Amino acid sequence: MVKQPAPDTTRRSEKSRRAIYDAALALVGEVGYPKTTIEGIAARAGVGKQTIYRWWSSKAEVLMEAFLDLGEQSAREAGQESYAFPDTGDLAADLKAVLRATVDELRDPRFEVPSRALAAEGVVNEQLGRELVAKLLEPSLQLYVDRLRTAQDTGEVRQDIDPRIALELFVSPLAQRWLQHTGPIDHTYTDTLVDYALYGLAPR
Amino acid sequence: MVKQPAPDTTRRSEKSRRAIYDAALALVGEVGYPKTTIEGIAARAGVGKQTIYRWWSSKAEVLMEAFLDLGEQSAREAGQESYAFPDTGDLAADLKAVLRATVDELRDPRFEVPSRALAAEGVVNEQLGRELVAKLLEPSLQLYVDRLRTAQDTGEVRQDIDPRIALELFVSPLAQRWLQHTGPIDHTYTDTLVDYALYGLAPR
Amino acid sequence: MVKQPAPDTTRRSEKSRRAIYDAALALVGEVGYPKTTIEGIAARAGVGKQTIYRWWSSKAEVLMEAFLDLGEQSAREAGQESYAFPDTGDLAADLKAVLRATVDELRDPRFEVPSRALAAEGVVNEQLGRELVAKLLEPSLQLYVDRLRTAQDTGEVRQDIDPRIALELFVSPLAQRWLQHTGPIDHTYTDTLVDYALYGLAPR
Amino acid sequence: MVKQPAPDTTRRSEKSRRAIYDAALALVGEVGYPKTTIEGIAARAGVGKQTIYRWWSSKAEVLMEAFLDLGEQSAREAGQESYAFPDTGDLAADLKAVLRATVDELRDPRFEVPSRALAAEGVVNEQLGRELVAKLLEPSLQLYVDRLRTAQDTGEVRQDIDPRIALELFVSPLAQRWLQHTGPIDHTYTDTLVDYALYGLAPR
DNA sequence: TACTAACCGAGACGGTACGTCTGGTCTTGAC
DNA sequence: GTCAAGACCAGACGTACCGTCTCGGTTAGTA
Repeated sequence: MVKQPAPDTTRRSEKSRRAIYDAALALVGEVGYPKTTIEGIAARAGVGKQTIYRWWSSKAEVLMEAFLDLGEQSAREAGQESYAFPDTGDLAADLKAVLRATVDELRDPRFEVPSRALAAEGVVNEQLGRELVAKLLEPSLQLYVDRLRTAQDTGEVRQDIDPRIALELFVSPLAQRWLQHTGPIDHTYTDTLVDYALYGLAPR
Repeated sequence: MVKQPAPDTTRRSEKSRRAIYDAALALVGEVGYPKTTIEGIAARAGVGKQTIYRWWSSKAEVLMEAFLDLGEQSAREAGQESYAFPDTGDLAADLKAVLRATVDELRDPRFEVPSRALAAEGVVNEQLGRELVAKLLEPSLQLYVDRLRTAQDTGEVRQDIDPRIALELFVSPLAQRWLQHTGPIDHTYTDTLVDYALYGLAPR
Repeated sequence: MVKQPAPDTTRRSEKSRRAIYDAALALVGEVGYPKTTIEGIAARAGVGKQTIYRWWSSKAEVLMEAFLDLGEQSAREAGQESYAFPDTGDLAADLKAVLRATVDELRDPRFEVPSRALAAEGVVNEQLGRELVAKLLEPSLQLYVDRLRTAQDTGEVRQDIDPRIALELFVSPLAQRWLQHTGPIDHTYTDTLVDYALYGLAPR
Repeated sequence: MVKQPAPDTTRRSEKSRRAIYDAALALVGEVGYPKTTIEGIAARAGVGKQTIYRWWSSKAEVLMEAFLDLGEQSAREAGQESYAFPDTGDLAADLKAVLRATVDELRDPRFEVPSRALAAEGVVNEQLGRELVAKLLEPSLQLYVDRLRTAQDTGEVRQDIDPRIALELFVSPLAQRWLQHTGPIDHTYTDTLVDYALYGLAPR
């Protein structure tokens, strides 16, 4: 392992950074993750390979930052209300609405290829996986936690439930079906998940 | 893409096949999936590269078959009772027992590296993913389905529940935590999942 | 080195032998010597590879036999007078006539590719080279020796001349030009060679 | 065939070039031409294969340049007088001396293996053959032409003789014997050739 | 007429080298 | 010092052949 001399961030070329993000996302979308190469990104971005190696340590890292940047950009464009979780007073309805939106997003081909690529890398590369979870997944899940806490206050959810675990009852099935192709994902499916989770499998 | 003229299966060398499986699993365990190469497998197995390319079309496919074979072998050694799902009459206890065993298996380093490698490949390669699911995952899930059906007969589970979806309430959270490193997995965690799923989040 | 058990020549398949000769010559003509492979010959001849390895030890040997066979065939077709060297009583005229015929033959594309291939192999592989010389070249040169001996008898050539060396004065220049592309070969050139060789470079 | 984008000659590594030449000549000398491989040269030279493919298009081309370079080096070391052709006023003696030296050189094993390999390649590959002739053979032959011209001036050789053809009478026989193993080469043989060529076969 | 031993077509096998592609490092010259 | 450019060492890719081997199926000559 060679000690790199810690490049000077202040002199970094913003234009190159943007071009690299764009090239990385475009290539992953066009030819898929495995055929996306550092060389290819550099060439498409009109950038020297060293400029990539100077600032990132792997293809996955480049793509992750590019993807995070894409998310921030969309967020900035859409304004701040996009992060708000609905609270109509009807927990089941709110959860179903959010999950339906998630289903739609998971099917958007613009996000699908890079998302899958990153998720796959995260399965095998624990460090990158944890970074992904921390920066991309956990912030979204926190919104569920908050909504479930509110529901506990209003008595819609039992007090002794741990919301961080509870949310997995409907989020994880959807995640697994998408990740592992274990089944189709659609709105009725997520609606069912919410119902099962809220009211349990056992007779009441 | 060149059409290969379909090699003659009857003349296939069983010894080579075994050696390739062993080498593939050993290498994935030792150096990890990305650093496992076809050349490396061939060299370690004492086999020509062409013998691998003749019968498999990718590293992932080799590893999948090797892994499946490993499973079949273990199954053959363990006898048939290993596939039996416990049915003590107490559904919650049975599910908790099986999930605890699954937790232990997921943590077994012998299985972890190849499993993660295959899962990661399956995320990105739909065809291989579906094959994995069909051959490795679905057979296990079917046992949950059967046990849940029995529980429906005894009245422990409501009649209108779809068991294939129901099982995801406790299986998928575990799967996601393992796959994506979204949280720790242990016996109390899976116990909690079963309780939440069976009795719901809402007050009874 | 493994001792092969000396295959039984009496049971050899004449049909295969012919097919191999034909395939070898055809392939050398079509794709050139380096791209002609044993596999290719076997496939084109509709013959197992082992049938070639059983009877020959190298690609060069196959081609040499095929070429020799081709020569014998032509000879058999042409009748026996083809080997006769002209003797009109005028040595210079006779030599010029034969060399002109040789020029024409060297330019015949049907013979050129395999001849060059064999000659090249013979340059580097002394054993094969000597075999080629003994079977293909020396018999032709012997005819020059005979004609020169006759000329010594008639007084056209000095008695103290060694005919085997003398013939090289006009044969070798032609051979070298053809082999090494050191110059053009045509009838006036060989005529000149004969004149120079017979009457010398020094003033008479 | 892919068009490569013409590598930048100014940035070429001189050290690698030298190492490749050395490795190529060493390997050809040690294991022979056919067993010399590009991979082997690269490994021995401590160079990536691509560095060879970037600058040369075939094994033969590498070896030819290496051989030419070797010749230039020897020439540079030996100084310029090595190229001088003797002119004692006695043409026969001068020719005999030079041919005797040539015989010795042809027998020097250091030169023999690569020379034969290149000559063989040149027989079959016309382009390379012509390059070899132009760069290696023709410059030497030109010295004979010059000496013969001088001899024409002094009356030792007839005016109507073409020196370029005349020299072949003694050079080509030697070349053919060496190339094709058609006979032994030694000093008496070349002496004889000079005598025959100068004074002719016919009685004077 | 059956037996048997060799040849035969076919092609899988363990290998080696091919020529290409990419990874990650290093160097050069422009800015 | 960063940047675009790209040569460099390294080594895996997937392909093509090598020469050996094993498999059934002819096809003799012997019993």
